[in-house]
Amino acid sequence: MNFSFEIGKKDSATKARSGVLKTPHGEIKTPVFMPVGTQATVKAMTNDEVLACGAQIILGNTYHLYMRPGHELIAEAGGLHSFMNWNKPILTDSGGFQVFSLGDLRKLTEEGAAFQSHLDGSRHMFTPEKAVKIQEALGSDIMMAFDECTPYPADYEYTKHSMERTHRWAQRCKDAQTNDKQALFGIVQGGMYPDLRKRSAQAIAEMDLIGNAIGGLSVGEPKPMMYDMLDVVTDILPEEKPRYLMGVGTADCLVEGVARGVDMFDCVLQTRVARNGTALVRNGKLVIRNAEYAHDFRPIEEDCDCYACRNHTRAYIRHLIKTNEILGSVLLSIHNTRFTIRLMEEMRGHIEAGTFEEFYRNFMTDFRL
RNA sequence: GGAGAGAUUCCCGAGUGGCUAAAGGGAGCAGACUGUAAAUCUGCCGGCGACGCCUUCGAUGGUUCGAAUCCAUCUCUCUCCA
Repeated sequence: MNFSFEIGKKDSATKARSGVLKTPHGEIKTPVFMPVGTQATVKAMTNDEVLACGAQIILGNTYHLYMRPGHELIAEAGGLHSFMNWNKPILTDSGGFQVFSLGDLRKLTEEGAAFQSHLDGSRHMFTPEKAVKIQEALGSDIMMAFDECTPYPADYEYTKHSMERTHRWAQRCKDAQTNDKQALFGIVQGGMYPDLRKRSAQAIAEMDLIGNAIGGLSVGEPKPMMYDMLDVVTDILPEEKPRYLMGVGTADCLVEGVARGVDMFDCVLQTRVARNGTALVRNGKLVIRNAEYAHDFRPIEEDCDCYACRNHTRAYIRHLIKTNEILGSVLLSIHNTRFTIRLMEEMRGHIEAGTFEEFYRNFMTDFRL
């Protein structure tokens, strides 16, 4: 048995739960935040720094690694773990999000998605089978099914057809899989339509995969709408399997997600916003780039245990960002990643201690973004 | 001492009679960012009681209906020759 998921504690007042997901490269305590390392690197951070932030698992991206350096090359290196020297679990996204974000550069058919490379315009075809093949070459612990991330807004008919195709594609991914050393997760779609979300959750659950993901959220819809969709979906997805909310995100969404029974999250926001000069903090964010921090010689957060907060001031980090020094991106990426992981650790602690609901109420009162 | 060239809004730098509060870049200020086409993108950037008015293109004085743009003088910079 290469994979197992054990629920530790369940919160009595919310749907929050703690757990342990076992993978070939180690155990993951949930709820967990997974830093995104699209191109075989969490941007602006060394593996040691990512580990020091408490990361248990990171992401890689099928589309980007297929384009460069190519999955064959990574296979030649002994797989993605070996290539980038990351010895903990890796989850690879399937390229489904690129179907969504590459816009005009792609054309969808039942067969798959025809892409033009964002790099040189060359034409490529992604199918469920190919997405699995590439991910098997990468050797990730968790592979994602190839889906279409339905845009928002989208009308009912489009969303329905898109969702049904995502289900067929998920089955094709399952059929294409050739080993049991990698877990395949299916992805629930269904846009912002509760009945479609419900159908999608049922369809994906029936496939009896190792884990279930929720996609197509945090794509521009109002947060209450996202929470409604989450409620619908987490009521249906099986309790005993890990649930992964893709692409989320902000501290409030993480807390709301955990309260609704989500176990795994990933998001680019932490590192992207860091490179753009913003620090994530308990009650929202600090735009460190702004003039108000020029003479602020306090750490980003007084009680944060990250390298940046233990060693440097807001004024110094602002200076680095303003002068376009790489270290500014590094320090803010470290802080934002550690901040988010620490939040997850804290939530896990409260779930285990039976104090999650109180934490949840207090957190939401303080938070502003 | 002689011969040239030039002084433009915080900086660099276009502009050589009206369409110019003045291109473009930088700096500055602010906003955005949620399975990364992102160390990116967007907005503001002379002043104001702003669909209008006022003050600006080294200084002063002219020419003109109208000048950053033409003329005169002055001040200061730079290059070359002695």
